[in-house]
Amino acid sequence: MFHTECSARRLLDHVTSRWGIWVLLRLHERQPLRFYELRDRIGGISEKMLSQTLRNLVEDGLVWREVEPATPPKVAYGLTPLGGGLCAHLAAMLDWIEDNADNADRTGDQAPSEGALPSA
Amino acid sequence: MFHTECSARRLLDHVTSRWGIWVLLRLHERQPLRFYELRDRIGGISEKMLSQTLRNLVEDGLVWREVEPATPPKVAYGLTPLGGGLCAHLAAMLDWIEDNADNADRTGDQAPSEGALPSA
DNA sequence: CAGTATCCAAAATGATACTG
DNA sequence: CAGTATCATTTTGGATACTG
Repeated sequence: MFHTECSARRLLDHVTSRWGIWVLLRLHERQPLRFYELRDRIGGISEKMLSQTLRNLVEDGLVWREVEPATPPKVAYGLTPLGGGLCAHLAAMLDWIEDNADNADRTGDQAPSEGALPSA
Repeated sequence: MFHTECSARRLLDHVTSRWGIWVLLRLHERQPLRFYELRDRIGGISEKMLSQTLRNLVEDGLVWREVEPATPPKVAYGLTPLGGGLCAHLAAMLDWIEDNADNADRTGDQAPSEGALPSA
C-alpha cells in the first residue's frame, strides 16, 4: 500500500520531509500564522523550502491557506481537521521521543544499573 | 530541544530517513529478521542503505543486532523495548494515514460529504 | 509581504564490485 | 551471508535576486 504512488504515500513523504514536521508542529502550537511568522518560528528554514513545504501540505489537505486581498498581501496558514488529526499523532510521538531518547543510546549495552534509571 | 544536536533529534532524523521507518515497521511485523530477509521484505532498498539504516537504529538503541559466529555468518535484528515503544506510535500514525489520506487531498475543499466513505 | 526563479552546494541514495 | 568501499547520480537544500 505504501509502496505505491498513492496519496497516503505522498502525504507520508511530505510529512517526513526535512521541514514538513516542523511546519505542522508550529501550526499545531498556534494558528493561524503568516508566512514570515512561520519562517521566524521555525528558524533556519529558507523561504524557498517553507514555500515548497507549505504547498505540499496544502495539496495534501493538511494545511489551509487564506489570502486576504490587500497591498501588501496578507496570507494566513492553519491546520485543517485532517492536519489536526495528524498532528495529534505527531506530537504524541515527539513527546515520547523527547522522554525516551537519551534513555538508551548506548550501543545496545545491557542495563547500566547506575546513572539515569527508569522507574525501577 | 529538537533544534539541538541531542539524541532525540538524531533519533528523529534516523526514523524519518528514507528507510528508517520501513525497517522498523518490518521488524515490528516480525522479528527477528536476518539481513537478507529485511532486504527482501522492504524491497527496493540497496544493501548499502539497509546497512547504514540499521547501524543508525542500533546506535540509537531502537534495534538490536546479534551475531552468531559461524561460517557463513548469521546476523539477526530485532526491536529493543525502546524500538517497540516507538513502533507503537509509528504504526498507529501510519494506520491513521492510510485511513484518512484520500479523504482530503482536494486543494483544501470543504467536506465532500460524499464519495469514498470510511467504515460505513 | 509573500512569494517565485535561478543557480549552486551538499547530502542522500543507488549500483556495482569486493571481502571476511 | 553480511556486509564495506567506491563512484556516479539523483535529490534536496540554500543563497540570492527578482516580482506582484
